Amino acid sequence: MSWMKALENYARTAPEELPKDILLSSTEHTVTVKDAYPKAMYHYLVLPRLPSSLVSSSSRISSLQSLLSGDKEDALRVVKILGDDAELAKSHILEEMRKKHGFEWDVNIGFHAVPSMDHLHTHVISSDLISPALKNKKHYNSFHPTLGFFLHLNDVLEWLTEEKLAGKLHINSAKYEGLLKTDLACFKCDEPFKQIPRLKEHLEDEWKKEKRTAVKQKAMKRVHGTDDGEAQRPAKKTKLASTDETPRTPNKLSEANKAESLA
DNA sequence: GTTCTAGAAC
DNA sequence: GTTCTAGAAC
Repeated sequence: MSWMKALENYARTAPEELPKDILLSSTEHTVTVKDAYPKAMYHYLVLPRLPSSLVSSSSRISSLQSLLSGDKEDALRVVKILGDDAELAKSHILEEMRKKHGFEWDVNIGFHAVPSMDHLHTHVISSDLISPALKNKKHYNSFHPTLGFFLHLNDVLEWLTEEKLAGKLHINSAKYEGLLKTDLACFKCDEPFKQIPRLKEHLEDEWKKEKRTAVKQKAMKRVHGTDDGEAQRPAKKTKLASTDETPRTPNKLSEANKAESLA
């Protein structure tokens, strides 16, 4: 099965040899490429390059599970480096969003709990989940930001930094794979859907709605010098959605997984 | 991971 | 009759 090795090939190729249209950037330790079948408007992968001086054995970075089962300091170093470059890719995406669409929306950074392809890779993916390559339930659920299959990089960092977790961090594959069969529901409004095509229509509507709101707020800011004309009066408590990153509700399965690891 | 397609769902 | 899903791929 050669497709499983596709990412490993990227990781082993000198970045300057990679096609220009797929390479975003590279460093001593990482390479950032466009996902060949993007599941959102913007979708990149950050890979640790091979051979790697970050870990004693290359097999350590064949997967997240493998990384987590090894030395925690090694794992922490690798995840931090991937995270730094993922943040750079995210900044690039946000800039493209501003240029092309006149507003920014969320970009998620994380790992699939049970990946289909070999070699550790971090997804940097815009939260719209609008793309022709998103074709089935597995595709959608694997990037659903709160379902639990998508492991946010910051959560993985937390697992690794909690010193109590000196023991093992195990990913229960069967449990995570079960999540992929979850009934379809919009990650924004929770509305259920029976079919992928209907959900895809809905996601487009959600994105257009988000765009309208963002553009309207920008116009407000131009006129009033604030996000909202009313927000200037401190007496009136307006409940505005923060433009900053709102803390995500910790997903239950990640928490459950952590609890198991602690036990 | 994708492509293809039989047969289920509509 | 057409759309859609889900399992096989040597």
